[in-house]
Amino acid sequence: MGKRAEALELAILGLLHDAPLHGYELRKRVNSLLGWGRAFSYGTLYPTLKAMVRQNYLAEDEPAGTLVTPGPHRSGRRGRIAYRLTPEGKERFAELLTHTGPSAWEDEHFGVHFAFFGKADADTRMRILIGRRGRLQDKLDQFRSALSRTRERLDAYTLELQRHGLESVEREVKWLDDLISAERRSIDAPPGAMPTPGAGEPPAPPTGNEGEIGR
Amino acid sequence: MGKRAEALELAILGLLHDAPLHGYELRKRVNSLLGWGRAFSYGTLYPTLKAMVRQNYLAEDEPAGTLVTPGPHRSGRRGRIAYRLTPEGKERFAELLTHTGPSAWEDEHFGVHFAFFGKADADTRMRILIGRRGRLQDKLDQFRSALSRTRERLDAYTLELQRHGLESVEREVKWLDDLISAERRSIDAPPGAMPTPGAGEPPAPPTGNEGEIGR
DNA sequence: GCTCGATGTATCGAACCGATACATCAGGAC
DNA sequence: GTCCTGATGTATCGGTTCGATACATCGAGC
Repeated sequence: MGKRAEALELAILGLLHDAPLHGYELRKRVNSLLGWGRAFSYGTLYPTLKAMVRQNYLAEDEPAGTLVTPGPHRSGRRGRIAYRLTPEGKERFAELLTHTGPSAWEDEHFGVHFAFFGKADADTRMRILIGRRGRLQDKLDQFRSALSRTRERLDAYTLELQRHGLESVEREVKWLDDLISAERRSIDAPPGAMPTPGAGEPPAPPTGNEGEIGR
Repeated sequence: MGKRAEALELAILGLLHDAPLHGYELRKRVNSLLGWGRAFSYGTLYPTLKAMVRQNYLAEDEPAGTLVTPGPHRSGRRGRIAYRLTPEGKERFAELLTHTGPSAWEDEHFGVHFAFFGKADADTRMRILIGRRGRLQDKLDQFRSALSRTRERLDAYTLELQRHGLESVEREVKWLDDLISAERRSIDAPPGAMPTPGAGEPPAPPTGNEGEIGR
């Protein structure tokens, strides 16, 4: 099925979990849900949607509400199609959500899984966070050994690029560590309490625009 | 030609600029040169190399030094092929290096351009850095408006993901700002001085190979 | 009532990836 | 010695994914 499409499938199921959406809106949300570097194109989205309908995970609703008028048009407008999760789709979502394994913490997949952590159980969350941390640690080791092997042969700009890349991964690890501690804390704490993933900061005071940027 | 292949072409030309390499080594260097998320596969590298040979940017050397023995093997081992830049290749490299424009500061391209800044002139460097900064600023605005539009509808994890993504881009912008100031300083300073891209750190102590490319 | 940009579904050729095949060679195990 | 394994090395193929485009409606503004 392709690794990327797998991530897309989870994203679609998750986004349709609470309310039906049509393709255009779905794409916007999938691509903005996470600051994803790579955006999915329609050429990927629509075939995937069709495949999921075929597998009975989704159903199509064509709301005649907005003046369908299937007139003598050659093609084009077919009326917006709202996709809705079937019971099988919900099962599939739960399955993908809970399924941990290398695929869950690869670069392409981790973001989607994390976005739907709210619907996963604490155990799954922890396994994926730990797995992701290990993955980043590998990357870090790789980076460092490459740096120490070739440090003398690099010019200032290449070196700076390496340094910056390494720093980014290090920050990512730190972020994960904070998330993991927060999860652990919430396990000890009374159940139902939010884990306050706020990266180790004090429980977010309601400033009204947490993390907002003053433009 | 495809956007990704364009970045690969520049990377190949840059890496072969100082010394010939064979495919396997080339791939390793391209993929580690920058902590690139996405690695190029052989399925991309070899066809690209062949195309570049066809365009006369590269020439193949099959060093008989390592026991070629073109015996009755059906296929497989053909002896390692070292690729070397032709004069046209060097021209092409200079052309791609100097060419500024949207393509130079997209996510996929910026890293490669930056890695070879040491071989570009100060003017080109500055244009690309500024262009990249604008690109990131767009991303930032997009991020922020998405956040403010949907803040109330997001659960804690999705929100945290957004916050973290935003923060990463902000740090990227800060990095660029530091690089840009360093460039400006080096323009005012005596020519030939290195711009010390060390992100605001004290001027890099002379490592003995200032601006030189190893090897 | 006109254009223009956003919304919307859909497809196609080209680009690209991932896995694999095939082959040599160094090193250690035995 | 020789067998095995993992690193080095070139190359291709099937299938996935992208980027561009076609086509169509609708609201806003002039």
